[in-house]
Parts: sequence; C-alpha cells; structure tokens
Amino acid sequence: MTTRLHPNISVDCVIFGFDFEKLNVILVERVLKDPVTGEEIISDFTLTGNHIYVDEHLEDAAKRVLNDLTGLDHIYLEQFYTSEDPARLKSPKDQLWLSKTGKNPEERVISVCYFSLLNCKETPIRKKDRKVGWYPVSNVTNLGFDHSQILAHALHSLQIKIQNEPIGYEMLPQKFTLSQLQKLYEVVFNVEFDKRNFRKKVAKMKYLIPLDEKQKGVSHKPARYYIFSREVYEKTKTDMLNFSV
Amino acid sequence: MTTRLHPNISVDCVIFGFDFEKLNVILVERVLKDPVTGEEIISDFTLTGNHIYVDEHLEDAAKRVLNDLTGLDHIYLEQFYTSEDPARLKSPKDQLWLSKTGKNPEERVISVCYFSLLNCKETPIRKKDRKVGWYPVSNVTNLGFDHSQILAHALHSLQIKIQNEPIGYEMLPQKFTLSQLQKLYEVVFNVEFDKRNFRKKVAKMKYLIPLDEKQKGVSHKPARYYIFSREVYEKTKTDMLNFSV
DNA sequence: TAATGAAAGTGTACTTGTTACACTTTTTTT
DNA sequence: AAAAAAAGTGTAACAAGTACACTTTCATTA
Repeated sequence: MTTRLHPNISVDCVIFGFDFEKLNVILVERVLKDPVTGEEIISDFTLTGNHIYVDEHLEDAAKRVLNDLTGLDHIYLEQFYTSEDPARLKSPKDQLWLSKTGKNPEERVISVCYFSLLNCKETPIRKKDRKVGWYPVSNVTNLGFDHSQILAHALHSLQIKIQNEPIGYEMLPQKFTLSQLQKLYEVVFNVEFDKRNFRKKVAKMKYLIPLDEKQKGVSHKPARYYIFSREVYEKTKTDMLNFSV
Repeated sequence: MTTRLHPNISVDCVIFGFDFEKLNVILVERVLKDPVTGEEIISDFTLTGNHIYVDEHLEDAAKRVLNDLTGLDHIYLEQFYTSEDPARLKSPKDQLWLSKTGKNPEERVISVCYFSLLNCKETPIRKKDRKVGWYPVSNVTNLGFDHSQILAHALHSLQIKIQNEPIGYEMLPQKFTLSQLQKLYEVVFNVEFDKRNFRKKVAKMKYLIPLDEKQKGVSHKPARYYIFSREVYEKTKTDMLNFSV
C-alpha cells in the first residue's frame, strides 16, 4: 500500500447527528495563519473529507478520512452523490488551503460523498490536531469548497432515505423513546407532528419493539424505551409501491 | 482541450426506454475477434460508458459518451451512483477488452453513473461502428464489467425518483394517454393497477393536462391525450412529507 | 409531605384516501 | 351489420389521516 494521494479523487462525509433536540453535522475548522503576522488567513469550516490514496477503495477511504479527523469508527456510510465543483478551483481560500496541505490547486477533483446519521450523545468525537465538532445544521453557512451544496444534497438524500426505509435501521441509538423518535422525524423534515397521530402511525411499524425498560432520573413521567428489530423489518419490508406525488 | 483519457474515471449511462409495452435499456455489444481465426473472443453487452477526458466535466462526459455510442443528444441525465468494482479487474474478458481499447486493465476505475428514461419510439438510435440498441430489461443478464449491478441500482433509483416526483417531468413523450401512463408505472414497478383506481389517483395530479386531441387510426375507442405541465407541477410541489415506510 | 411542573400516555369523531369490482362507448376491421 | 378491442366511467366498504384535551407519573421545591 502506497501512501500517495490520488490527485483527482476525494471523499467527503456528511455525518448528521441527532441530540434529541436538533439536527447537527460534523464540521472541521480550516485555520491557516500567516507565519509572520500570526493573522488568520483562512478560518472557516468544511465537511470531513480528503483525497483518497491511489490504491484505496472509496468506502475504505471515506471511513479512514472520517476516522482520521474524528476518531469515529464502524460508522455506516451511505453513498449519495459525486460532486465535481469547477468553482472549487476559483476560491482563493480553497486554493491556498490545497497548496498548504500538499495538493495541487490546479487539479480537477471529483468527490464521492457519503452520509450517515448518528446519535450525538453516543458518539463522542476525538479531536486530534484539527478543531472538529457538531454544529447545528440550521446555523451552517458558507462552508469551504462546494460543501454547502453537498450538505444540502445530503439532507435531501437523508429525507428520501428516511421515508423509504425506517430511520435508525442502520443509524440510531440502541434504545429510544417515542418522543425522541418523533423529534427526530421533526428535525429531519423540519415540521411538527401531533403526538397521538404519530404514535398511531408508528404503532403499525411492527419492527419497533417496546421494552419493559423506562427512562430513569427524569423529572416527569418516565417514557418507555423501544428498539428497532432489524429481523422483523426484513420480514415486513415486501414492497412499498405507493407511487405518491 | 486534450484528448487524453483519464485512467481512473469513467462514466456509465443507464438509458431506460419505454415502448408502451415494457421497459428497455440501451446496451452496446462488445465483440472482439481473434485476428487469425476470426473466432469471437468476447461477445457480450455493456451499458453505454467510457473513460472521461482528463479535463472534461463528468456530466459533459456522460453526454458525450452517450452521443458517441448512440447519437442521442439533449438527454436529461440523473446521477445516481458511483461504482468502483474490484471484480472488474478480475474478469479476463474485461481485461482483454480494456487493453484492446487503449486502457490499462491494471488501473482501478471508478465510474460515475447516470440514468434517464425515454420514450423508445421518439428516440431513434444511430448506430455507428458498434452494435447498439434497446433490450428489454427483464431479459438482461450477465453484462460486462459490473454493469449488471449498476443496472439493478439504476432501476431502484428510477423507482425512488418516480414515487417522489412525477415521471415524465424531464423524461416522457410529449403527449400520452392515461393507459400508456398506467403501463409505464406498471413496468417500472412490475405490478398491475386497477384502471379506475389509477385514474382516480392521477385525477388529483393537476399538472396532468387533458388535451382536446385524441388518438387516431387505432381500431378501438381512441384515447384522449394528456401532457405534463411543468409550470403547474412547480406550483403544486410544496412538501410531500409522508414519511411512509 | 403536599403542591407544582414537566413530559408521557391515551380515544374519538370526522374527513379523506384506498380498494374491489362490471358495464357502456367508440372506433376499426371483417 | 357484427365483432373485436381498448377507453372510459361510479359506488360501496374499508383503511388511513386529521384535529383535538385530559390524566398519569415522576422529580423538584416550598
């Protein structure tokens, strides 16, 4: 295995995180200081991404890059888009960053993009050399490269995915309450649901299994925990061909 | 613009075609004959694809490759997947084909894939040097490279797309009858619908506009033609957040 | 220890959408 | 003029979606 980076191919990961309140995404800060004045020449954010190695598989690269930047491991990643941003070559910040990190700013780069959805609370991020963390999706503006468009695209893909297969299937906390599940749908679609109607709806999802366990230490009536049953889901999923619109 | 092919990046187009009876896909025959014996060393099919040029944009490349092979032009293409097939390197047929067409069979290739859906009848294919044509999707087996998987993936993406926005929006014949539209949904999802219920459903789609024009020369009651109104659709489409499953 | 605050949990009436189902109409062909 | 072929149309029963308010159960605090 060589460690030579491929000049034209990169991967980007859009890692969404749910904290039971809002939808977040992992961003990495790009900071570049003038060695003389100490002034910050670049200071903004990007998604977790980097070039792949010349002999590395795409998904392996995505997992490696994500792990390098965040310490996250064993994350389910879903490929959703491959971007090629001509504008990327035009931003002076991006050009400067590329040359300072050993890449050629003149090279065209295509980026194969993956997304995931995690529970923030259960996935602590290990920060190494670069500043990295969860940021509320609703506050994100002006990412480096073409990452703002990639993020928008990722959110749309997440919405499509969620309405075609049960969220959390690959991606959710071990156990959760129905209010938490409702909140998750609400933040992903940016709407509000009626509690009783929501529960009526999920009651039909036989792969949501109620546990005998309840919340503890909350200063209100403790909620029942549920888990997803992958097994039941696989049985259930037959066809869902409600060609809506 | 150089004409040097990028060794690691290709594009593939999955062009679906509806002929009012079944779903078809454009395939290209790969034939390679032994120069001495004349025996066919390779004889199978692939999707329309090729390597991109080093300084060519992905979507431009997809359109160029498609045009080169089929003569089709001004086709709406939707990117749906980027494949990287390690197995590709292992098929002797594929290796032979690559070396005979000026590529290096040792190089890893990632392929950015696009699909489209056309009306076969309105889109005649110009065959140039290679044998190319419409083939019923249900008969397709054993394509070259990893194209069988790409085709399966494309069909799934088409299904997802169709149930999230009206088919034909970018992709359908100018005018069509309701029976033709029903047949289209039936072949894409491989199911049958009840005629009256189907019509009740599409009656709600305000962007399907009935014309005063009818079929001619058919030996039965002539059907009314409809068109899609993109304008009405854009107004209608608000949000469709029926997080089914 | 009683009162308060906070979220969990529960049912019903109304409206809307989905399903199953069969005959008449309009055209061409023979 | 009759036959063949697909278009076009309505209704009743059932399922799903919507709007809406009170009781329960825990921790906290007075």
